[in-house]
Amino acid sequence: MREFLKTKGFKMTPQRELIFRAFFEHGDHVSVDELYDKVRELDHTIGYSTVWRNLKLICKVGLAEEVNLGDGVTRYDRVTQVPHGHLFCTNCKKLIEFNVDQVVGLLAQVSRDHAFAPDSFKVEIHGLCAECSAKTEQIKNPEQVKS
Amino acid sequence: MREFLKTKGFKMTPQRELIFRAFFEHGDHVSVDELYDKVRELDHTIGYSTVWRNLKLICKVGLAEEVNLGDGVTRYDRVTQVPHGHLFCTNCKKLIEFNVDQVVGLLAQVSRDHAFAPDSFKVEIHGLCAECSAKTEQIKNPEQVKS
DNA sequence: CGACCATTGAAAACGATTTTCATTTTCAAT
DNA sequence: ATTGAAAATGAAAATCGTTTTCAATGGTCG
Repeated sequence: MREFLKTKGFKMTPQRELIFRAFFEHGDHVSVDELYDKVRELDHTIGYSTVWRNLKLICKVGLAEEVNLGDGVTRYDRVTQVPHGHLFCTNCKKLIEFNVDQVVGLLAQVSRDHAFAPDSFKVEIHGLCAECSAKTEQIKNPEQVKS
Repeated sequence: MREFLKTKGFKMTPQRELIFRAFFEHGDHVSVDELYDKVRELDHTIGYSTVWRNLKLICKVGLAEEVNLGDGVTRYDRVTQVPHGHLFCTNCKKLIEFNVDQVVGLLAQVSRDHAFAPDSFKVEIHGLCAECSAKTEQIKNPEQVKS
């Protein structure tokens, strides 16, 4: 990792090491706040902006991607070999990944059709997960509404 | 429209009328700021929050949807009979729509597989449009980099 | 008319993101 | 080892889009 960054003109520091490690171990779909908390447990002197900058750096070197689900917080998603879509529960904010192999084929063709140079595909399904779907039914039931 | 809103418990006002009209005429993919400017040309006394609230209202009654492309501004997209995806140029912010008929079939199945109650599907391709793609090539060319 | 409640506009609050700045640290070349 | 340039850090402040507050206004319905 140290060498990988060096070739791109970045330096390694203890803070960076910690943040990178925390991200890749605990990583998927963390927000800055979440990773900040995680990192703070290991070193309570690390600043928020350092975590933020390093998350951005991880994106810049292509190891993560920002995910924007419309709830006001940016999450950071590891870039893996397997592209995937997200099922996002707008109620409990749960995030479930799903395979998009078939979809990317279609999207690649769309890109070609528009002479568009794609950087990333985003495929999301927003709605209610099984659990929240059940709960919401209850809430809709007049008997359950708090008064 | 007046009646449609009334059935949902909302009132019609001159401001609302103007904002709705502006949105549906000039509507697609506007941000609050853009619609605010547009509306201000017609009535410079309308407040920003009124525009914002009415865009939210249009969403609430199901006539529009928020679109979040990760550049920090929420755009509002008319809900039409034809679902569509977005090609988003991260350089010039241009937005091109494309047909997603084939994709929605796949996503509906994914939802079923996860007992997920989908509210909306988001299909986006981020990258560079044909024009920006060409320009970026020039920038990458050392001859063109400003010094 | 009169009561009620949604709506409005201005301003303030909010909250996540991003920048600033002084200081410290890394790293490559001595 | 030493050093100098460039990068990184932490705290605080700035930014900026979004959202709320509040007093005043205005639409709807009995």
